[in-house]
Amino acid sequence: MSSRTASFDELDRKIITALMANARTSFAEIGAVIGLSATAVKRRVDRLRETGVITGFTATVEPSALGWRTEAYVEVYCEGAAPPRRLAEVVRNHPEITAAMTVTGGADALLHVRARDVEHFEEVLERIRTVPFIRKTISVMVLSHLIPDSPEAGATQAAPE
Amino acid sequence: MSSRTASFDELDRKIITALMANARTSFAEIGAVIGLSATAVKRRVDRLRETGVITGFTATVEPSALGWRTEAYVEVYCEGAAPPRRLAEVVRNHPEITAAMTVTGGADALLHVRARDVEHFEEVLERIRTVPFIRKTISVMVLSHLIPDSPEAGATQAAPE
DNA sequence: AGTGAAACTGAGTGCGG
DNA sequence: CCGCACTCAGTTTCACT
Repeated sequence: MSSRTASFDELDRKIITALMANARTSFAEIGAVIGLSATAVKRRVDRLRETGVITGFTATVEPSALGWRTEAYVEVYCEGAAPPRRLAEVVRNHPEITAAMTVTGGADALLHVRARDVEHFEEVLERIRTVPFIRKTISVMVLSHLIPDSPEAGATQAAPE
Repeated sequence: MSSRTASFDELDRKIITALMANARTSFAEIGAVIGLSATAVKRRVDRLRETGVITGFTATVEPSALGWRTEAYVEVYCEGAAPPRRLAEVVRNHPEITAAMTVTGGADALLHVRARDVEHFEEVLERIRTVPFIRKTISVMVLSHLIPDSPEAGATQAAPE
């Protein structure tokens, strides 16, 4: 669970790349590619999960197919000192907020919001604006994606450079 | 592959929710929860993949554990009419750009960038700025995440509302 | 579309190098 | 840390309802 030393070699990196491409690749198949037995691959994957490098396995879904057709980023401006903990509370109460972070620049926080349509998005925005310490919001609607959309939490490749 | 009719019922939605929570949940286990046999669940999953609702299965990875410790959003301003196709080309040539989209507001595009550190990020930024038709960029650095980080491409729950 | 059984493939574990 | 061999669980296909 805890990511302590977290030292991993070239082999681990290749395993991660394989699992990011397809989380259902069998250990034997990965092993065949990188030159290791299925057992060895399994043990390394277990270790990567224990050390917190791999946090889970999820299905990637086309949001529009599920009825989420509107996407936007919302810059949030707070009154005085913005307490990240209270913001986190607010954010958790709105399922349409799929990501939230504190940022540099004029705004205190940046939210990623998914909604059914523009009407639904407006409703979410109104809900956010009722929060006492939120002073102002600026919305940027997403028009189209220029790349197929890689996972927010993971990098395109297993290692920088 | 093609997402045509893509009509799915309550059962499909529950299957999607289960697989988003854990892509390795067995068909039998999902079936036990929603009241279906493993065979029936498998066929529905196969159909959901064919119709493009489920686009894949991936391992979620802690970017910082892989050496990606710097994250930012970059607003891109272009000269005259910004051609999305040419922007898409540019974006594909930089592995540090993990998401790119056209947006409303002053900027023409918004990029999500991951880099090793601030030095690396600066280098990426300089590379982006050499593109002829890119006039200006505004960077917003991510300081901390307020929620564990849900996948960019998928919604928190399987259906709006 | 759903079920249940058969055949097969991959996961998980103990032991030895 | 790795590989081998074994067991068992999960996947996949098929015949049938």
